[in-house]
Amino acid sequence: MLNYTTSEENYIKAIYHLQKVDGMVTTNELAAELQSKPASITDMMKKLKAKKLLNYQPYQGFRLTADGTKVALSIIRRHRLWEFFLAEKLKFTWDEVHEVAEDLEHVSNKKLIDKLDEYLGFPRVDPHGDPIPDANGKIENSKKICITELPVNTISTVASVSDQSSEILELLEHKKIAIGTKVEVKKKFEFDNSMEIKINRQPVITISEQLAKNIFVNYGS
Amino acid sequence: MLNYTTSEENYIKAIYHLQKVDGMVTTNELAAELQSKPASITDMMKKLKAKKLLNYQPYQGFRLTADGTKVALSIIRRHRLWEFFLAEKLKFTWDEVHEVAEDLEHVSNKKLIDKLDEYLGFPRVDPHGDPIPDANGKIENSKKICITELPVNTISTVASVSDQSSEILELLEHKKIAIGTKVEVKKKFEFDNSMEIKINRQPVITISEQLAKNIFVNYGS
DNA sequence: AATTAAATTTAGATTTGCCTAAATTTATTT
DNA sequence: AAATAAATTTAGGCAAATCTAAATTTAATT
Repeated sequence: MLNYTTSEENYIKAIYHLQKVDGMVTTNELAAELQSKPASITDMMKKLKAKKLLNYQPYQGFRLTADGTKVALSIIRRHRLWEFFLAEKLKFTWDEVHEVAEDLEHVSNKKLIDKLDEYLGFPRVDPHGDPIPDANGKIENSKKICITELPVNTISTVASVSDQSSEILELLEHKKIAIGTKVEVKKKFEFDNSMEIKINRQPVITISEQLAKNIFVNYGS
Repeated sequence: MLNYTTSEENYIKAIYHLQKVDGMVTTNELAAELQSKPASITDMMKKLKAKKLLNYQPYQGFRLTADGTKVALSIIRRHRLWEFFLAEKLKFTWDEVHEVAEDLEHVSNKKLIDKLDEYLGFPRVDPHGDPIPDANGKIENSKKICITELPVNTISTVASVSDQSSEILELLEHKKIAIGTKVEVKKKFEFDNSMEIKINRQPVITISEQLAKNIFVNYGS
């Protein structure tokens, strides 16, 4: 595996995440994700195409090649292992780890990462509940769905939260909702899409549509 | 403390190390140390002077200001803490840690480093025997001297080895010389500057001038 | 002290990664 | 289907960090 610049890695990672939703990624989408300008995206797409990391025809959007996906998974592996390390060993809270891991992930020494993995006991998910690719780039597909899709009276486990702002953290803490928390949807209201849920078998609480949209659960577990 | 680029940090660190020997650092010295060209050094010196990290008059050499020294010690702190982590927790050998730490040291998140320090139990020296600056930038002066300077019949402790190539490692391993090993100089030969030493009170062995020049000990401990 | 040699700086170029503004292509509407 | 709007690309520029080659300053030597 060749080495890539921090900038290249950030583009590759962003494309990987956008692809999972979209299939094909567009220039504007990526510019928004990376908080940069469309012209900068086009420049980098040419470069990554030349390195055979993505398929790209002008005006037609782009997606990672098999090679590009491998690189993306390697970056995500580093990111999530560092997140696990920060939370588990250094006692960072789960809302703090992402930012620090954004820097650590670009240290691309395979031996370092594989030894870190071993030291941590080969964890399978990071502190946000997202799966960690193994040394071969294999990643579990976690069958995560949004809590809004969950049928009523089904027990499930909170797997991740998509928006990691401190505002949402405050609300989640207040409602005692965290990764691994058991949730059961009791009622959905069509009027405002709010819902009543039970957390760890305690009395029902109400959550708004905005909050619900950011909570993901492992379906069937 | 402001943030500096990886390149700036590498210059600052190199100047710090050269200063300890020289006092004043020259353009050519620094170019050799960083394996770059004198013209590149001059460019960066102007930049670092503008940031008040060093004193520099054209053609007169340069040295770090108090601010520059603070920055250098912060980088060295990160480097040596990561080295300790790699050796102690991830089981890297002491000749492998330097290279990996060269990358990790540029992640400049103070909270990360202070929590890492705490996690490691506030170690005072890295795997090469070099002291680790504390969170305030304070560093023990280790009074290290080269084994060639050691008086005969004085017991001392190996503190560090300056050249970290695998060739020297092989030789040191063969002779059972490691950080923390007790050494006692028994005889010095003026002809070739070779010397006879005892390692951990075992029978005397002979080491060459070249090897001796690379072994440093804590004088008086 | 004048000359030569060595060290250092300046001038000008290159690459990477980003930007703005203008041009182009594709999509949407009337 | 023509006109308009939106998305994307191209053109040209800028800053950081590097380089080579030429000019300059300092040091060393005759």
